[in-house]
Amino acid sequence: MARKTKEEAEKTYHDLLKAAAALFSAQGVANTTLNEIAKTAGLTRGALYWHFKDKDDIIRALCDSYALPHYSRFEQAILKSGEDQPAAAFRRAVFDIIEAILNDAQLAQATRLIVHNVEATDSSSDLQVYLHKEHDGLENAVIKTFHAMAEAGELRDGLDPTLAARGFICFFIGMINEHFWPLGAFDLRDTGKAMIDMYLDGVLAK
Amino acid sequence: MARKTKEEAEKTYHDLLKAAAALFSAQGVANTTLNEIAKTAGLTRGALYWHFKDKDDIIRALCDSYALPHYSRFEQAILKSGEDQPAAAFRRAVFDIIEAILNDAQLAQATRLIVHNVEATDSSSDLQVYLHKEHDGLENAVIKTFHAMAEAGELRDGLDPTLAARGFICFFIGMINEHFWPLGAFDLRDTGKAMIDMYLDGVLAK
DNA sequence: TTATACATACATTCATGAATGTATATTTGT
DNA sequence: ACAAATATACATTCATGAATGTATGTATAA
Repeated sequence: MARKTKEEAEKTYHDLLKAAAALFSAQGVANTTLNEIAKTAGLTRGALYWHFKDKDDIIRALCDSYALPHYSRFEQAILKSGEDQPAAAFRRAVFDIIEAILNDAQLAQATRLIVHNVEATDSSSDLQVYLHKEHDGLENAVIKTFHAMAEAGELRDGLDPTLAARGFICFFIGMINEHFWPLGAFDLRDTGKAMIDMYLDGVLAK
Repeated sequence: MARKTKEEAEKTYHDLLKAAAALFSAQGVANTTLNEIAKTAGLTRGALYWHFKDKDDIIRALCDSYALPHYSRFEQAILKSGEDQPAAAFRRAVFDIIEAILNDAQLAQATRLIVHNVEATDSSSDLQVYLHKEHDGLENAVIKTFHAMAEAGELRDGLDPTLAARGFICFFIGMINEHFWPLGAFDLRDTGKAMIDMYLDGVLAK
């Protein structure tokens, strides 16, 4: 087939991503073939191999396009949170990203992929290295924020800010895990936010 | 080949499980073939198809053999925890299962499989139904225990026991998630236990 | 004219599931 | 107690069907 304009090519790129995200989310990565993805997007595998190296590369691109922008915004939000009341800003940022996950289907698909559809193996792949880098960035931002809370006297006395921060991450990842597990009935909007409040109530000073 | 005695057959069954667990854990479920499993166990696919229906059936059997006994023991431990101080008994039981995960390679492999190698899909498989049932059992036991804590006056005032229980589960699942993620350096023994203490300190009465 | 953006065709490599073979453990009848 | 019958525990073979990656074709934008 014929060459397309740059804009058309970018459209096919995003069409492929969209199809891949929907299929991965619905039937899993392992059960989705490249041909299926291409056909769903109204294209052939030729287009896929033009734009992506392989399946893992599609997943990485999906995270880049669908998840990274939101998580970067979250990171910026908590880092630049006013030094006066970092805890309040942090809580708001967390609620915001929860709302984003609930409202943006693409962010939801990418997030679900990361926690439930990327296999953990001993020999780490490029994709795992990529995900690990993003994870580390977020973790460091959260740790910084909790240290800011401690300096503002907002943390409970005697509590290690780093531990509280990493604990929050475990807590949050666990919630996301439960939210996206099929057959599960975890209400991320209400129960999730109540849990966030509970956690922060526990670690914040009275 | 010839027919084996019941004991020999059971040995091959467990040899197959052992090989499968090691391979799944090392290279992921999707990247492991039935032939590989059989060969690693010194057998052929014929043996696999005799003992198991398919790959998912192997995973289910793995959970049955390697994980379920430990989690059932945990469940029993927190349910029969002395009604006087359920919180202390709960903390002990949680530390015990953490130690079990750290010391028993097979429990670790099965647990890692559940959180990191079983794909979540919309159309739920038999395996997912199985896992969901186990999850529910554990969740209910934890909820019961937190209600016992509340009745014993051990929970913070005004805290919903169910919320605290489900929050704990999220927290724990998140920790396990981090622990088994490759490239991650989460110390389940020290950091993990410190986090458990932190969470319980947050939700328990002063 | 050349690089681009795909489609098409092909070669190869498995992976699965089932069918079949077979030797032996177990059970059953006598 | 012993032989026949049968179920068991696999190995082997085969048929089929993908799925992947690559090579090549091709029309068009630049």
